[in-house]
Amino acid sequence: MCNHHTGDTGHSCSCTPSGRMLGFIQPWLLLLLSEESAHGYELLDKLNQNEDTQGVDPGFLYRTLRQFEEDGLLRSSWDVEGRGPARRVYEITPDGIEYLHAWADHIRSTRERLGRLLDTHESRFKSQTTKERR
Amino acid sequence: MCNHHTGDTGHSCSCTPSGRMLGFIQPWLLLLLSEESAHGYELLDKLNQNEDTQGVDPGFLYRTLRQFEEDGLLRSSWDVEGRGPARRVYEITPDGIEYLHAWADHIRSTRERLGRLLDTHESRFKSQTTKERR
DNA sequence: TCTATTATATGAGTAGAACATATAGATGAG
DNA sequence: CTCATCTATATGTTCTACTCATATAATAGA
Repeated sequence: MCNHHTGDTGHSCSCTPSGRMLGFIQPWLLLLLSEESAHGYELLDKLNQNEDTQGVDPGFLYRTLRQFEEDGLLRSSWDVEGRGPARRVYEITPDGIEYLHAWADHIRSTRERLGRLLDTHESRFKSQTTKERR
Repeated sequence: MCNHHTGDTGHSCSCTPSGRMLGFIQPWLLLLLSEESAHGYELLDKLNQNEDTQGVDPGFLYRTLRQFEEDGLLRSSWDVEGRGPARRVYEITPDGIEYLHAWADHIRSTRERLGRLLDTHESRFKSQTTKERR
């Protein structure tokens, strides 16, 4: 268990060290790229502007993009214009769009399963306030 | 990416091989034990009766229970009565109850984050039917 | 007594993510 | 011009949660 919950130290739980759900960043990446093409650093910025997706490890991001390209979900090309070093610009493919929608379906069902867990929890402890339960 | 989504082979995604979300079983365990004390094998049965929690690996279950006990969330004693080998019966502690509620809070916020992702996805692709998007 | 069932437990391997660091071109300060 | 800094991409290593495989043992029944 992690210390999000009780303040204890050094345990393990369902959250990553950064408190984020596993596999949560990838669909956001595809979603951002479905809006407009972008390079890695740019995506890193955008993710950091969203509370839900802050603190992504750059190494993880770049590796994920390369993997997506290998899987045919993205295409890339070099942008040498503008300042600074060349940027690898990623563009989403039709397969990528399709995968994004399939991912959304999967996330929807995950969300429903979380709902069923929470409902069971709530009905188990109904008629008790948060204080009374403790 | 896994093949839940597109039928492709040998990729990776946010789901475990069994298609389950990481860290999803543990709160169910605490929830079941908050209803009544039980031993591992019994819990395994109960989890298998719930569509959302089927196919749990026994090794994982027993290790999780031991870890929870080490963390003070559960207490155990041997039940030598009845048939078959002795059963280690787990009982939830006050700390366990508290942890369960904290876990529920965390799951609620995870659920909300999934909702925000889905909302963004939906508003990006609104006015398009599933068929039109592909 | 041999096998099946119930029950708990552990060893080894895997995959995704985190952490740390490397590389390199462009830019600006002095 | 040269040194530091910023932008940008990339990779090596470690960590951890989970899976897969297997071990152990008591009891019950054929």
